[in-house]
Amino acid sequence: MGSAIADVAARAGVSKATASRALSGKGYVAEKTRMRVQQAAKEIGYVASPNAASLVTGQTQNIGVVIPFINRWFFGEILEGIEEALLNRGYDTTLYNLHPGSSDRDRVFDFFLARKRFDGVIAIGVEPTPEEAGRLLRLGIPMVSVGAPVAGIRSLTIDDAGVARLATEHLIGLGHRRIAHIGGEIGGPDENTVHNKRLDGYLQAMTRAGLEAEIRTARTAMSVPGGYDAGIHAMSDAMSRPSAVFAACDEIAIGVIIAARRIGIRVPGDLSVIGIDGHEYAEMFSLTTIEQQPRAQGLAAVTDLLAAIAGEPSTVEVVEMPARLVVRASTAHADLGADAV
Amino acid sequence: MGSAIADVAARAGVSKATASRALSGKGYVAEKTRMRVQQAAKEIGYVASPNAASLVTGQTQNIGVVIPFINRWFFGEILEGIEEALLNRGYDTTLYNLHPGSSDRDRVFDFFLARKRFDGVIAIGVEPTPEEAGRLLRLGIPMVSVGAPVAGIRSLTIDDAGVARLATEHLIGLGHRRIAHIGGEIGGPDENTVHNKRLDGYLQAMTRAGLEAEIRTARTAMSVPGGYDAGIHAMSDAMSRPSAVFAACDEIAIGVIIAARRIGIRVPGDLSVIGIDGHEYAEMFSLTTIEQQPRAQGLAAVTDLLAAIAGEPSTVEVVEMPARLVVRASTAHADLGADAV
DNA sequence: CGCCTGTAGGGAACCGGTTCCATGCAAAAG
DNA sequence: CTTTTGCATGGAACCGGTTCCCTACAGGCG
Repeated sequence: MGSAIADVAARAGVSKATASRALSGKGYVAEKTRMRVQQAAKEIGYVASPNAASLVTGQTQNIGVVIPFINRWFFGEILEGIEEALLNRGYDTTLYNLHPGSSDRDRVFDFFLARKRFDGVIAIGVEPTPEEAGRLLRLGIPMVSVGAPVAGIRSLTIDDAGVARLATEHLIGLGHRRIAHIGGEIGGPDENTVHNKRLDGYLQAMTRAGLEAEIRTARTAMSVPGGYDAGIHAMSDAMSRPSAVFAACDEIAIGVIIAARRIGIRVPGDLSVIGIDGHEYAEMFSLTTIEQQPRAQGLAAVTDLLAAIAGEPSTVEVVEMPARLVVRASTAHADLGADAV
Repeated sequence: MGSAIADVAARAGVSKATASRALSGKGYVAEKTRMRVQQAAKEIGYVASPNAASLVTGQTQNIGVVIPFINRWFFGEILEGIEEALLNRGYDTTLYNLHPGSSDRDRVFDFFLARKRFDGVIAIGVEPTPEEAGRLLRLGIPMVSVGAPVAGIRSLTIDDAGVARLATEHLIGLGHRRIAHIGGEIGGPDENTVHNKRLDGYLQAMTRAGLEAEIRTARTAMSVPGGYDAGIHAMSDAMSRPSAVFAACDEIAIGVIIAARRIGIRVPGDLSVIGIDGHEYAEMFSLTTIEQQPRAQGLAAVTDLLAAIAGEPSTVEVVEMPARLVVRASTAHADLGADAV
């Protein structure tokens, strides 16, 4: 417990300075001396205090991660990717679960993040405000954001509007004309969220094709039960039923499929469904989706952040991550007979 | 950025000692002086260094959390519960995602946890060995385990064997005689895992009722796709098809239900399914299950750990958390005609 | 009026490492 | 044989707070 490096030094018969050099591997130390010090350290069960080291080096080997949800597939996957990458590089991952609209937001940014505990910060799906970002950057703490691009800080993103357009166009290309969009709850129409961008992409595609938009909201947010409820609701009236659904994320899409099966509506016979994400259940539900790689995004965020910490100037501010259409059996050509108005 | 407490003190015209007392609120400081110091701190944007404080107080306000999965409902839920409880109490949550059988295990316990960075450690579903636990306890780092009880450290658990027995008996009570158990992959038969305990409970119930056990393993582990695959497999042969399934967790149960629907087997008409956990999707799938409260378990783990950190001696080593049977529509009386051998 | 007590505040040691600088010494270079 | 160079090590300052101990003063009490 109370074993400090001075104890190790005393036991090995050297000075603190030499003991430190021997254990850290920096500077000149004779091979014999190094062995002796390491032996002494092992004997008394010496464990270094990272706090003491941080104090003088200014490096904490600790990264703060801010994330709105842990228990949603996409976010959980990113988080696993980040943690794994950081652990491999000898960094700790300190977690802040900041629900959207949480009153803790100020507290987390002011009190928890703006201390000298972190070498850097990764914000996922949080879209920091300029003030929040500025506060950290002024303290010399680099930050990387994953999600909608934020001005002034390095952002990893997918082209959400483009991807939503692509998904909608896939349905249009299959001959669908009544295409509903089911998304999660929206804060405000002007907010810079992934959510609004996907809605925009849908609207663009519909407008271009001269089709009328039909927007539904899953009140219970971007989850499978949320999609289920919205799906039941959207399909309850046989007259006004769409022939296809573009879901803002795969959880909603899966919820819609489950709802459809429950009601006895065949997918894709009566209803085509497409989502976004590439959820782990997508294959099981034969879900057509736009697949992105959250794990890889987490890894990329770590790589970029550590580069920034190392002082490498970043060239591009917004990095676009890959996403691709994966066609499975939840989408099919519109049955023109059933689709007639 | 380099604003230390000495700068604050200078600006307020007091000593470091007084500045420290004014900011921390400990010791005697005149009200006027306190205001002046706080004002000075605000003006130069002073942020305290927790590392420096930790160095002298020995407290880090940081808890290490070891968890095998992030992206499984039960674990994600516990983690959210822990993070929330810790944040409310001013603690940081540092995360280690230690996959079962990972080669990082030693590295995490030796290098990452056994430093002076943590006031305490929570291990979830990891079942630390006596050596791993001893190493930390010897360093004076309290530990709480959630999952199968571990000798020597405070453990939060549910009666896994009892709960499995209860679930199996529920099916037996409905008249089922061919009851299959679908669980995840097992490391070794003697390992002290939640998994093995649930298997034991099933076997006890079956033996007592004089029924023959039928054990299936979801090779792809305790996940919905794993349950789906195992379900497809278990139901493919109409002759050998069980009339009920006891799944080791709700993810598997849900996978089995999805598989059944796919094949055209009615639940609960042709097949009764029961799980364990109380998954967020359980209601959507009308799943009968034994519900536990992972969020509350996370909170309890935090409460207990902080009590141990505060030096309160713990009376009970193993704490049993509540779990209760919730009957929904995935289980029904056995159709005796179809069940006849 | 002297003494005790409670409140304010300063000086300095200390937590446990890292690192700058100086010193010593042996081998290589001149 | 002297001078330079390179390796090895020790002493001490330092990172940024907290806390112990000591002094000082004002008011209450005997």
